[in-house]
Amino acid sequence: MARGYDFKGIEAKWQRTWEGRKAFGVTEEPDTPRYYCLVMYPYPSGRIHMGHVRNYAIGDVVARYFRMRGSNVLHPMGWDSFGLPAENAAIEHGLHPAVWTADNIMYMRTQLKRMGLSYDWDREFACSDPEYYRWNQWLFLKMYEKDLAYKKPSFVNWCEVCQTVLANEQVEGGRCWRDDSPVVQRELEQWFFRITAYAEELLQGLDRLPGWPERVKAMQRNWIGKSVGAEVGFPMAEGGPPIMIFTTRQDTLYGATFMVLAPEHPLARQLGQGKPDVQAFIERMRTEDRMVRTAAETEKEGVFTGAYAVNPLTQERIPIWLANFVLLEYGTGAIMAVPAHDQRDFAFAKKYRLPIRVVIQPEEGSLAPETLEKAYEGEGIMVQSGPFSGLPSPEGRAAVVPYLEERGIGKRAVNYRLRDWGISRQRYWGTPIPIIYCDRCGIVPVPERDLPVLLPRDVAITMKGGSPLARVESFVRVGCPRCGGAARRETDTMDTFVDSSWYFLRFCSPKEATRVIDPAAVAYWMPVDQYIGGIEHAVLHLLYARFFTRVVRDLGLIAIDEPFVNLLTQGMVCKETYRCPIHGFRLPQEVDGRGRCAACGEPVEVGRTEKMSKSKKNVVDPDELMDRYGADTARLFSLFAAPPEKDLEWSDRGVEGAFRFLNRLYRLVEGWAPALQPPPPAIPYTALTVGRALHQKSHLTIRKVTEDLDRDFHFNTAIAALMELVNLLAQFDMSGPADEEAERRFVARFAIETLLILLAPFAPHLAEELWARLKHPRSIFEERVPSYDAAVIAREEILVVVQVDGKLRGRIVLSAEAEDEELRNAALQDSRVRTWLAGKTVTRVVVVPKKLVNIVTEQ
RNA sequence: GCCGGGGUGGCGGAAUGGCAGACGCAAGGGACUUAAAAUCCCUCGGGCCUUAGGUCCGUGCGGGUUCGAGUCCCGCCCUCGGCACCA
Repeated sequence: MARGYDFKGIEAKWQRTWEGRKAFGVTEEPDTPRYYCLVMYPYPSGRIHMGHVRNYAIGDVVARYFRMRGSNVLHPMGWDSFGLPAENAAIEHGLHPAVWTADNIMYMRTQLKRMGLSYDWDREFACSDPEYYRWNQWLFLKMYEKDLAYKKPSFVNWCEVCQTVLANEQVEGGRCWRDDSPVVQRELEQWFFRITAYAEELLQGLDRLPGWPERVKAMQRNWIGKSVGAEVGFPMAEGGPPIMIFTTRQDTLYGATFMVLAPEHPLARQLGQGKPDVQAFIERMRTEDRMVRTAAETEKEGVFTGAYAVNPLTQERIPIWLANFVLLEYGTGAIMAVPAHDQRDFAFAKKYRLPIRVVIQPEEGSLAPETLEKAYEGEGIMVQSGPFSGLPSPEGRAAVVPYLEERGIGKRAVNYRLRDWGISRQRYWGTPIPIIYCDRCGIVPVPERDLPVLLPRDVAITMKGGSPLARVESFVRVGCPRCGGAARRETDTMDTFVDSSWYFLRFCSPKEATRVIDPAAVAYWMPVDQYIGGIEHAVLHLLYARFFTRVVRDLGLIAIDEPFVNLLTQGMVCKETYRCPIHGFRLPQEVDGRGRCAACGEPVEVGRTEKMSKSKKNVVDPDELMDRYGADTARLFSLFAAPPEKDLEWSDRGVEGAFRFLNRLYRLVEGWAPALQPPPPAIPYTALTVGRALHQKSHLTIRKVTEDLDRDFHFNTAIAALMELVNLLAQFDMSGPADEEAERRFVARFAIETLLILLAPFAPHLAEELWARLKHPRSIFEERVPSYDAAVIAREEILVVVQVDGKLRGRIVLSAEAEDEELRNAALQDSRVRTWLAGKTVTRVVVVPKKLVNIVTEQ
C-alpha cells in the first residue's frame, strides 16, 4: 500500500538519530556567527493543520540552511497555551483546561517531531507553566511601578460568546476576532498597558525595518494613526475655562460657526442642567450601542445645549451642540465645526440650519454658502480669514499654529488613533493579575517575593457570571501585603497576547529560575534574525511584541529596540470548496461526477478556493498526508507550490509531483551508489570532456539555490533548480568507454553530493539517508553549503541574441572572449539578419557585451 | 474615501530594462505491459504559411521614456487585504 521509497522507515530512523544526538541543541558561542530563526509558536488546539506545516517547513529550511552555512542557529519551539478554547473544551468535555492543554501539547509535539523539524527541544516551554507566567506577573509589576500598567473605568469591547473583554486589536469590523459574534460596549474597570506612551516610537521604528513587508508596516502605521494639527481653546461666552478642541485643519478656523461636544464630554452634563431635552439626548446616547452609534452610516443627530462659545479668531459667538458623531476617546472629545469644509459638519449644519461660511476658495470657481451642495475639503486660497486671507491653505496651516501660540489660544498638537491596551480578561485560563485590593491601602501590588500568583486548579468553569476566579474563596481571600488586614485578589486574568509579547526573549534563557531573562544570553541571541508567521498577526501580536521589547529595554535588561529584524508573513493554505445550495459545504466525495450534490442532486458551486477550514470541508490532514507520502514530500510540496508570502493553493496532484521527484532521486542515487564508491579522485574542470555539461550544471545549481535562499527565500525557484539538476542527471549516461569511466564517476558523484547537500534543508530525511548510502560516516548536516566555482560556470561559448529594430532575428554562438566589435560584426554578417537588413540603412548598432546585438535601421 | 499588495499559458508559477512562459501540474500522443499501476520518451500560449523552417500577435487597458518594456514613468480598470463619522 505504501508506494515508492520507504519514507516511513527512513524518516523514523533519522528522527531517532537526531533526537538521540541532540543534533540541534545550541549554546552561546561568541566566536561563531549567530542566527535566531523563530516561527510563531502555536496555540495547542489539538492537532496541527496545513498552515502549521507550511509555517514550520519554511522555518526549518531557514534554520537548517543557515546551520549548513556555518551559523550557530537558535531554532526554538514552545506553546502559546493559555486561552479560551481550553476553557470551552473544559465545559464541553468535562476536562480540566490544564489536562486538555497538556494532552494537546503532547500530541502536537509528536506531530512536529514527525515533520523532522530541527528544534532545540531542550528550550521548549508552555506559557501556562508557572515558571513562565510568573514572569508575566513580574513584568506587570515593573510596568505598574513605572505607570505603564494602570486601572481605569472605561468603555470596553465585550464579547457575549467569550464572556470577556476584548482589546481594540481583537475586534474586527465590530465582531469578535475569535468567534465572529457582535461585540458590544460595556463600562468596566479594567487594567491597561500604556502602549500609547510608545506610539511615536513604534511609528518611527517602522521606518528602520527594511526587512519587514511593506503591507505589515502600512497596517501598523494605519493602526497607530498619527495626525498632526493644533489644539485650540474656545472660550465660553459666559466665562469659565475654554473648551479645548483638536483639529488638523487650523487653516479653516475662521470658518468655525459652531462647536460640538461628545455626549459623554464632562461639560455636556453641566450644560444640560435644567434642560430635559439635552439630558434625554445624553441618556439616549449613553445607552445606545456604541458600535451602531459610531458607524459611518449612522444618521448625524444632535441637540443644542443653549450655551455659546467664542471663536477665538473671529470673536463671534457660536452655539455649542452635542452630537452622536463626536467621540470622547479621540482628540479632546470636542470639535470645532466648519461646515463649508468638512462633510460631516456640513450635513449637520444643513439638518439643523446652522450657518455656513466659506474660508477656502479652490483655484477655479468661487464657492458660496447658499449654493454649496457639499463641503469643499480640498486645498485652496484662504478667504475671510483676517491676516491669513490670500494665503494658500497648506501654508496657512503652518502659519496659523505660531499665531495661536503667540496669543495663548492654542498650540501644535499630535493625536494618535492608537488606544491603550486593555489586558483584563474575565476568564480562568490565563495569568492571574498580581494585584491585591485592600479596603485600607487601596490597590496593592503583590510583592515580588510572593510570585508567582498561582492559578488555582479547582475552579468551576462556566461561561456565565464573570471571572471564574472570583468564585474561588481560597484564591480571593488574602492578607494585605502592606497592612496585613483582610484583602481580596484581583480575579481577572491577563490577555493571552501578553504571553506572546516576550516569549522570544525567554527562549534565549528558558530555564532561568531567578530572573525573567539572562541578559547575557539575550544579548547574544537577540534580535530575532528571521521571524516567520501568519499575516493575521500584522497588528496584534507584532505591535505588542514591539511595545514589550521597548518596555524591557527601558527596564535596562536589553539594549535593542526592535525584536524582529526580518519578518516573513507566509500566505494561507487554501483549497477548492464544494458548496451545495441546500447542504452547504460538501466534501469532494459528496459531489458526484457531474458536479451535483450526492445527497440532493442540486448543482454544486465548485472550485471556489478558500482558506482551509473544517467548516468549509476543504482541509487536508497533515497526519494523513504524512502517512501517504512522508514528511519530506509534505515539506517539499508546501515549499514548492508557491512563493512563501503568497497564498498556497492545495493540489493533490502537486503533492504527487513532489513525491515523484523524491522517488526519482531515490532510485537514481540508489542505482548509482555502488558504482560511486569509493569516492573517485577529483578531475580538474579543464580536463573534463563528456562530463563537462553536468559538472557545469552542478555549479550553476549551487549558485542558483544559494542566491535564491540568501536573497529572499525563493524556495520554489530553488527547488525548481534542484529538479533541473535531477533531470540532467537522469539523462547522464554512466556507461561508456572505459577510459571515460573515471570522469563519469567523478562528475556524477559530485552532482549527487551537491544535490543532496542543497536538498537537505528541504527534504532532510531523504537527503540524510542517501548521504549515508554514499558511505559518508557523518551526518549531512555537518556539511557546509558548497561554493560554486566561477571558472566552471564561465562558459567558453556564449549565445548572442541578434535583434533588428528590437525584434528577435537571429542567434549566434561565439567564443566567450569575443569583444563587442566581434559581436557586432558577426551579427551583421549573419545570413538571416542580412535578409532582414536588405534595402535598409543601418543607423545604429547597440551591443550588450556577451549577450545581445540590436541593429537599428532608418525607419 | 485613505493606505498597501496583486493582475503573465488550461492551472500553480519563472524571468539584475535584453530570447516571455524556467520548474511543476493538467492535457494529448507514444514505448513497456495480457491489462492496469508505476516508469520512460515526445508535444504542449494563440493565429497564419504546405513542410524543414518561417512569420504575425501575445504579460489587465490607454499613453510615454528607451535601440529595446512583463519589468521604468503618467493616467485608468479590475481584484485582494487593512483602516475609516478620527475632527
